[in-house]
Amino acid sequence: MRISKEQAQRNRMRVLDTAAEQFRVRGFDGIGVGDLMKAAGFTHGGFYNHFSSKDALAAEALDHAWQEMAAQRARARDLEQLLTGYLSRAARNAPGRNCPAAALGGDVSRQSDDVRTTFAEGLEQMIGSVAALLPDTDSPATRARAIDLVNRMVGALMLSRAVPDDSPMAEEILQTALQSALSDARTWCTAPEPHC
Amino acid sequence: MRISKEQAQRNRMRVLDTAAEQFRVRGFDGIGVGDLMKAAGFTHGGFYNHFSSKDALAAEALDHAWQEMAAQRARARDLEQLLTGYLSRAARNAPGRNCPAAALGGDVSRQSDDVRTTFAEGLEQMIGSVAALLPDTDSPATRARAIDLVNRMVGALMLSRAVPDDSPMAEEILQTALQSALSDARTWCTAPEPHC
DNA sequence: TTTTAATAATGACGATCATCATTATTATCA
DNA sequence: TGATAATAATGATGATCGTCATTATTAAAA
Repeated sequence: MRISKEQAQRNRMRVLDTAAEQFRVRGFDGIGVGDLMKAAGFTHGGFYNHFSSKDALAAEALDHAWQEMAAQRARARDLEQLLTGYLSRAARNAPGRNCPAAALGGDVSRQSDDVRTTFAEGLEQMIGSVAALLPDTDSPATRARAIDLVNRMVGALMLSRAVPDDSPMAEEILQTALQSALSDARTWCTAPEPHC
Repeated sequence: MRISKEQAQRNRMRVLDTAAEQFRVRGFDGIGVGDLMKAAGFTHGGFYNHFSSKDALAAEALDHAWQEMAAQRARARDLEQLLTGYLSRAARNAPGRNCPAAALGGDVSRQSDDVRTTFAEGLEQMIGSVAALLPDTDSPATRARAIDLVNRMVGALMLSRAVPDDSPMAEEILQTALQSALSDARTWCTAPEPHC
């Protein structure tokens, strides 16, 4: 059946939303096109009217997830708020709605160049967002600090998810990363500046 | 056909070695039992004489990989040597022979409790190895520093692999993480102590 | 109103997946 | 030497995978 152009666009967006969540929860190989379409409320066949392949969807869904994250980061008033949210138990237990790097970083290295390039662009934005919350935003030293912060955030969130749920380590990793990052941030921001 | 007990043990170990490498390179879902046995030099059928399921193999192979890493870490004389090797381009480009956390951390969170428990044990050992190279090894502050270092190492290695090969970011992430970790290590080790 | 074209559903394809029963082979033990 | 048991290979199972040709439907264009 044919539907309105607007409805088709909404449907496409619904598939994209579902994929962005499901890929983060189950991994790129963890869910197939059929189940994905079913989760979005469609049958499997219409998929190839919207996307040329599963890989093309992966790239688009990854970009979609990065954009969600960018909007989420933009809502943070300062670095402390950003870190506290990122390294929270709530974020750990909801991979489908949080950082694609922590959820899919390992998978991405085995995907197409298209997916990897999309990943790199989103990661670059994330580094920029963190740097923007540090003093002397555009200096090389600040960029290095931002990259280091991102490494710690992504590493901690991923490792906390890898160890068993409700294990002491899962909590310890998050708490330690948060305290250590906040402590460093305080060192870098000696004067009470905006955004710091 | 029946072979000697020693040969069977060697065959089992060969499957385990192959799996430990291939899982890290392709992910747990990236290679099937058939291809795994073929890569080890066998036909697919004999697999279930050695392992009760693919999941059981995943847990054993992960443990195997962690043991390789522990032996590798034990060869490092100090923290600088450990960090330089871990955050090297060579390590980035050989996931099959390096840290299982960076290669499989994301995958592990979607595996069985058995695999996740095995992962946590190896990670705990890694944290201990890093702490052992820091002054005041058994203090809570040192454990926190070791966890933070591990977060940074794993995060940087994984992210460097996720972005496209030979991209500036791939190198920048590794270099930044190494410099920042070495700089912190120097701060913590003011006096020339052993292991520091 | 009639025609054209776009959309989603249906159903099927070949491939691959994990798993296992069976068989042939032969080391090990009595 | 003869009997037992363990191992790897063979082949098949049902399920699921990504993909696509076809069809029915109907919005959009003429």
